[in-house]
Amino acid sequence: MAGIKEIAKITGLSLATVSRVFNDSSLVSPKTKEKVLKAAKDLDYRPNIMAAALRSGKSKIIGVIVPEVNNYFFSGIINGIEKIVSDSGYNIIISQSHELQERENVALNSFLKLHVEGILMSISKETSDFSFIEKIGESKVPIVYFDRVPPLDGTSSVTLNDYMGGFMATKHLLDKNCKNLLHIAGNPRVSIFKERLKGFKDAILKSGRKGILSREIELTAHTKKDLKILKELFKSDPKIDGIFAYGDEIGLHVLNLLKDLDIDVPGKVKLIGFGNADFTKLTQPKISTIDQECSQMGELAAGLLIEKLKEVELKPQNKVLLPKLIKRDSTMIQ
Amino acid sequence: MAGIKEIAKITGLSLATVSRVFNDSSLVSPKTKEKVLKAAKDLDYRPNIMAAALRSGKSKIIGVIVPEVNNYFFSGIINGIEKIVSDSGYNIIISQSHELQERENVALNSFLKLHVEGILMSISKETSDFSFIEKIGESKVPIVYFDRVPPLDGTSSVTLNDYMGGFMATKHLLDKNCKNLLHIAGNPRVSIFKERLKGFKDAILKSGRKGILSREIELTAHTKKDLKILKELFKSDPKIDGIFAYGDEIGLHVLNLLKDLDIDVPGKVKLIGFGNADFTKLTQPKISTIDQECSQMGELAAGLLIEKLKEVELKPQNKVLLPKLIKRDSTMIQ
DNA sequence: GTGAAAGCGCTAACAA
DNA sequence: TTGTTAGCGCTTTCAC
Repeated sequence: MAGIKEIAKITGLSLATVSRVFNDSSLVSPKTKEKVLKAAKDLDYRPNIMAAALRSGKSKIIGVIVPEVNNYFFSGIINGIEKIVSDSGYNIIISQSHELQERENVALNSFLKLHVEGILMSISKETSDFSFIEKIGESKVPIVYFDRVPPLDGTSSVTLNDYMGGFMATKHLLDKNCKNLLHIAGNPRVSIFKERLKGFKDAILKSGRKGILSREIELTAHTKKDLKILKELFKSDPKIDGIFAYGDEIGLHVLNLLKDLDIDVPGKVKLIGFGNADFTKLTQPKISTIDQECSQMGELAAGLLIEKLKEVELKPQNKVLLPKLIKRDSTMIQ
Repeated sequence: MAGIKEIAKITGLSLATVSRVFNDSSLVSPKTKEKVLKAAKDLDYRPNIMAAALRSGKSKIIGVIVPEVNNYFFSGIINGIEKIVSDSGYNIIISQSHELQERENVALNSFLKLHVEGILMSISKETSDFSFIEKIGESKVPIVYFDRVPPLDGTSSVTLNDYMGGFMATKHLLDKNCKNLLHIAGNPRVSIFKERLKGFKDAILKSGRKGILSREIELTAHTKKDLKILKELFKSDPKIDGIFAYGDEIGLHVLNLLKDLDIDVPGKVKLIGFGNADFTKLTQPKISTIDQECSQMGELAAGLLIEKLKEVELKPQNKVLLPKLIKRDSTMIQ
């Protein structure tokens, strides 16, 4: 491995010229450039990013914070980010918050210490204190939020239209002739879950149909206790014939619960989830769901950030993606 | 945000003394130390890791390469690594190979450019050219492999005893009175899959039981074509009563296939997977499997690496973990 | 126990 | 188009 110095010595050029070849090579004659590039190859030149970062003030590192990496949605986003970032010269470093505000702060701090140039982040379910945003603001590190965004103005973000997702899922159940709907809702403090619930309610209202019953139950943790409550609900109310779960995982739990109770899906009850997790294709019946195009979300978020990195004075932008209904067996007409 | 300079100015101390407080604080009087620490807090001091890295030659970064991050096993390993690394002052940066040799090389190269101090890596299924190891060897960056290791001596690694895992899974089927066993095998070029197959064969041999039939079928891709072959096999050979799948995912496919064919699991056929993926608890029936204690594997690998980072002349070490049989409904006696 | 000063490898003015 | 030089923020010898 060699540095810029060795190349300068071998080629008889100055450090500056060699450096220029690897940066703004336009100011260098093609001949010189070629000579340098050849030497670089021969000597196995590897630029010292640390030195460059120190001098230029640019670390070429983008920090990404997701709640959990082992998750179809977030790993899809990461893949999208990788796709955009990889041929831009930036490196990405991923941290998980594990849905904990404290871990989120730790990650943020180590990003600032590492002098990342930009941050991509989806806030944890637990996060209620948004003062960290001020700190980031002071540090001038641009940040783009995706999917789960803070309830504040002036931020850049890429989100899904979760309201629309909830609306579509519910409309689908209504279209399949369900008359007694249940929404299993997530923590309403998380905006996306609140939006899904709103979509659920509106879809029923706007359907204009009479005689539709609906109710919601909030189920934030998927503990045994939670599931028991749900079980009791199913037992006590056998009229329920359409369920919209706020997430695929809880949807899977519901599916299993219904099987335990010998309630046929989709014969007796139709079920739709949210997220298009990979396992929804593998259950029996396959679970209908709402797709979030996670890769695209990652690509857009990364694109937004890189734009901002180039043009400091860029105004905050908010992109909203449209969800897609995925019809599968769990809502099929029998 | 402030640097070492501001602190020196405020406290009236020299840069050197301030620096010492944050490094080998033993050489500094408690009073001075306290003064510096207070100033650091007041000024929101954030060390510039780049500068420190440049000067000391130590980047405080550990690079991690996994095939895929959206995977119960690997994300568990990452959590284990995080646990150990977090309070050691190192930062981790994760790259995915997506099971591609080329991507693996790209990641490795950018790690070397970033001057990571150490590498933790599980090689991709596709990797057959191990010359990259030489390159890493030259760069003197220590590397510890986990789970999927290169077929070479002189490397440090943490692996699972996959042979034992295959043995235990198969023995479990035999204990449940299966007499006509099928092993769905993974790509034999990947050592862990070869070992599982060996365990399968040996368990049958060593059982000493007569009249046990066994066969294997290799199914590396989980394409529709693959599954069709499997389906034909089940149809043509209705005697099969015990299946050991080399992974949980293919196990789930098998489970669904059997349901499609109206073959009862575990009534008619018993099924066991490998990996203890999270969805194995959520299927119906729940799938028996082999647990790999992924978090522990990550912890051990990270521990090994950090030891090596401290003591350059450490000999290569190879730790082998024992798998654990997880009995669930898919192999239950009816 | 503390300070002065050199320099890690590179970039970016400025000069030629 | 190329070279000279200062210095990014920190660590680390060597001196006191």
